[in-house]
Amino acid sequence: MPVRRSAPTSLDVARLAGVSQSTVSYVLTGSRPISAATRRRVEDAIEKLGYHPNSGARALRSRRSGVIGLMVPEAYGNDAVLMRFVGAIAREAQRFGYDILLVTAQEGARGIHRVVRTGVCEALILMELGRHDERVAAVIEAGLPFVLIGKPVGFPNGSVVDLDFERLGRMVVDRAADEGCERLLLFGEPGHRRHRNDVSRFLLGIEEQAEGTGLEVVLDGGGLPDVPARARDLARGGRRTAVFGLSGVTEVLFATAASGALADPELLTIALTDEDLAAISPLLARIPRIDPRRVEISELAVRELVRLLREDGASPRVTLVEPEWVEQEQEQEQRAEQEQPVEQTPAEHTSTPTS
Amino acid sequence: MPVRRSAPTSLDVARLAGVSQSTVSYVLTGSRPISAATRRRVEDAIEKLGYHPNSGARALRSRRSGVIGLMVPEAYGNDAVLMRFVGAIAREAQRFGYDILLVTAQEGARGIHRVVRTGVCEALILMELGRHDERVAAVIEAGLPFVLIGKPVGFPNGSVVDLDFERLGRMVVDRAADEGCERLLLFGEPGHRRHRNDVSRFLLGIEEQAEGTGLEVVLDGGGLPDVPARARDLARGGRRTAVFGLSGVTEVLFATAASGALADPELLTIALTDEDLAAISPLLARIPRIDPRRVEISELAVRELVRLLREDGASPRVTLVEPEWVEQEQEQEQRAEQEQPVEQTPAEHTSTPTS
DNA sequence: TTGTAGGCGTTATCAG
DNA sequence: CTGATAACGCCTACAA
Repeated sequence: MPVRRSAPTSLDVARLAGVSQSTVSYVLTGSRPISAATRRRVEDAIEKLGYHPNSGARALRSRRSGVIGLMVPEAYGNDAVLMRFVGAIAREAQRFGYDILLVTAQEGARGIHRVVRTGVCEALILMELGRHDERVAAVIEAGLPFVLIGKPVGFPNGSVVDLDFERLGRMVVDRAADEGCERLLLFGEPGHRRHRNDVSRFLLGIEEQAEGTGLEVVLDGGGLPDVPARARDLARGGRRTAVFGLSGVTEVLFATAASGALADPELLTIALTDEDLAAISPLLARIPRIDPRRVEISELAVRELVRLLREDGASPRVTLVEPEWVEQEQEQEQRAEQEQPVEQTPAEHTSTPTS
Repeated sequence: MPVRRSAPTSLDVARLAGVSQSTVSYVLTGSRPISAATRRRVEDAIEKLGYHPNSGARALRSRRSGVIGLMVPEAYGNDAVLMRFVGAIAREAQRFGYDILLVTAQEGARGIHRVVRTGVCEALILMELGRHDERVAAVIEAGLPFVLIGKPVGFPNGSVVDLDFERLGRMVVDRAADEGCERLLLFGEPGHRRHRNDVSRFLLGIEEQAEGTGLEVVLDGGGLPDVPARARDLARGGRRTAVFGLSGVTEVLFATAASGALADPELLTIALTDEDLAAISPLLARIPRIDPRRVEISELAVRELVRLLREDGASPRVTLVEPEWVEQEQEQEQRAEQEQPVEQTPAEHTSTPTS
């Protein structure tokens, strides 16, 4: 059995194909026309040797490492849902020939400088930024292409992909009103979390739309396990109440199920989650659900980054992805008869920041 | 404002410090004694310029990229818990100066060859391997240091870190017996999933220990939402029944709470999870819980890999981490009075494979 | 259409 | 204790 000391180089390929080393390189990069015959010989040699170009050398020479840095938020514990993003990002990056390198949020702006200066990453994706995040300044200063997942309030200085939280707020209010609710109970204390970009945009949508419909909005839902009791109090006297929150859906559904309040006709619980609730319990099968479209957001983020990388001088874009209603069959059919077809199809819209 | 065309190199540092370029390198790698004065000047210059060594060049020359590949399983959807591992691995790797590059499982053995041949990764962590996984052969052939998270049955040809699933099985049986249960209901169809390494080791522990205690083990718990009803049937007639499963804890707890069976004194539900159940609902506060110690496993995996990387000719090790009981206060106190202190302290034990 | 050659920034082997 | 110097493997401008 032959002992392979180290990986074959482009020179090995060249020798086997009977061409010069640069020809191999040109075949690989495609930056120069190559005759079909030569290309064929080179490709065969590559295949035969199992050749892969050395990424260090390539990066050193071309300043392109083929690696995208992904800065993941600190709060792994609270947000196991993160893996949805990370997985989808890794797969999509793969499709375009990029690898994903994790940068922990705990490294902060220094981490960004590090991966940029060392040249490990040629582009960055940043997640869950705070309102005034030092990392945004860092990545702009670094001068790399980058995409933010999570839109800041106002116009950012770069590309953004995010759920349209303002629209989400309006969707929730509309649904509650349509279903004859007089109140909307928001759990997860959004009133105290306006400092978060997503929360403040969501509340903006909620408040704007509530004004139009006359729906009463209750911001302090109390602790998550107490939500069902709180909701029942509110619904007392036939005032139908909708319940919604940006986080902690599982906990609230749990508490609601345990309290028996899921069956209460005066309560309308709306869930924001990408989980198939019916699979957790048939009791949840009829709960109207909004999908936060994490996979789509991830894929769009990668594609936007690839655009910035490939198109020379491409300008940044803001892409907001529309939340998507997911209804169970029975309910869906019922509703289809009563309503005229509104724009049910989820969509994205894109804009260019003016700042 | 000065325009920085590109990152400073070690030559820039050398000039500023008034030394040769190689001296800078020696200061950085520490592979040669340097006088305190020189080192000082060099370090100052590095600081002043914000210099970071170019990783491409470094990798090209030294064949060490400072990057560890992490092959994450395909099933992001089902296992949001994955992020616990990934986050902890990234942080621990960071501590030792390594970055984590994601390799999707969908790339399979080719993916391993790719990252090895290109030299992007100098070591690998593989998660959730199947019984006869092509990736193990690939990584062994590649000749890189590697660690598996998830122990195969029998002796692997490399380092492994995993939960001690056999012990977990015995712990569950012991607890059920201690609490006066006559039956143990295992949900998640473990009987049909013996092809999984963890499941088969778990069942081994269950069966061995059950033989000693005379506990009756029921393997087919039915679909997850049906578990509470099934358990109640079994518990009928005063035959106390314990309920446990390797996955789907949330779903089962949900269904149990909704059915009101959580209060049934004839049922003992034991959870395998790293979530704080009391935070989800006070109803869950008294459920005995076993922590799967994912963070510890992740950290140990990284440290084992670092050992393989640093210690020359280090031989592989198998490390099994002991599952840890986590009880709520009240119950903990009650139990403390009734029992003599058994080995409650979680521990790891390590062995060297003889294969 | 193809070949030649210089250099990307480091590490590490020579000397001194 | 420190300096010069030769690769590492690839890309690409320049020649042919």
